[in-house]
Amino acid sequence: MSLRIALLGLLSAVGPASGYDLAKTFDQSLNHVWQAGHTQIYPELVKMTADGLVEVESEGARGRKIYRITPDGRRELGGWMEEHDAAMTVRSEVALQAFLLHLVDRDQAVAVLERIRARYVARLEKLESLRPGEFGHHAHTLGLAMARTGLQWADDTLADLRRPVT
Amino acid sequence: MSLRIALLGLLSAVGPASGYDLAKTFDQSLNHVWQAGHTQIYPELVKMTADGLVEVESEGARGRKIYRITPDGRRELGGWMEEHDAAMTVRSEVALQAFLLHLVDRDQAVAVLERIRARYVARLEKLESLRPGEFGHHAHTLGLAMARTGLQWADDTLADLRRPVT
DNA sequence: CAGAGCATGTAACATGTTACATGATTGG
DNA sequence: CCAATCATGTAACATGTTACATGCTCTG
Repeated sequence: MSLRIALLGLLSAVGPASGYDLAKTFDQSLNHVWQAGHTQIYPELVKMTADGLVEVESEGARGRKIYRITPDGRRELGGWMEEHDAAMTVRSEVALQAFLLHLVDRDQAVAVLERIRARYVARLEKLESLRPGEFGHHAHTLGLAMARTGLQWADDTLADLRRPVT
Repeated sequence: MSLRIALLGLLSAVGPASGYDLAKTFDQSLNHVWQAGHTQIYPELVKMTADGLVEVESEGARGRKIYRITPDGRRELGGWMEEHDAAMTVRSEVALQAFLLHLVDRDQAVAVLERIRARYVARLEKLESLRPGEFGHHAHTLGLAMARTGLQWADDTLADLRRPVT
């Protein structure tokens, strides 16, 4: 479901686009929120066409197909925003490593945390380099806040681990 | 992979346990980090037994099977902690709704945010009511920090939306 | 003895990932 | 003409969810 919604959102925000375009835009704008590769996107667009949520506006060079959101698609998107209680499920490998941290010795724990820290720094840099327009602004703010929190947590936990005696 | 690791981690931390126990412990301790129901856990334990990572220690009443982590299992767990670069992939419906927020009108956006806010409050309450021992302490801290950040973000964004003219 | 909780599982389906495959067009 | 990028797809596999199915045991 969420993949559909994400695609409908993109089509609604940036106008008609091909699967290829969507895959790229996905990667550049939505990627800290949801991810999907072209192998997932192409078949989904076909299904969405069958369900009347999008339609092929035109076919260009190299078999390029431009999809456009339909009124039904907009309704689907609006309904989802209005009714869907967003799942709070988290599946975070970082958090899983955090969970298991006390099972390894201190040096190893420090090494694990330093790697996690580095990824938060990288994520933060990537997010800070993005200039989302109005579109995606709120998700960008959330992503930044989350990345900063993760970095802060890594630093605090590292400091805690390094404190000689507990 | 991560499901395996989570199960190995639990077995390593709390000692031998049945699939049923693991499913419950999973739900109570790991649930803000990773989730899995019994329908996923039972078959996985069978596969892990075949791979020599766990073994059936004893069979009790009602077909209850107690699994124990093997030396190979410990090695697997340690290796994963040492070598695995935790994926930073996020698939968050909350963030997706945040992303799409500007596509709906202001009243609807406020309603969406209020629902999100309520879920963060609930999550926070649940986390605050947990008293993780040493085990899971770091993940608990991270979960709390993330939930607080989410709540703060929801409040800030609500305040922003309610500000009359932008 | 009824209902709650213990305890295990299967099957169908939905979603997501990796690897493979094909061919067109454009810029250097 | 060669390499990069455009552009679309399939197939196999891994993972995760929902619904269904079965039977035991303890407490009131």
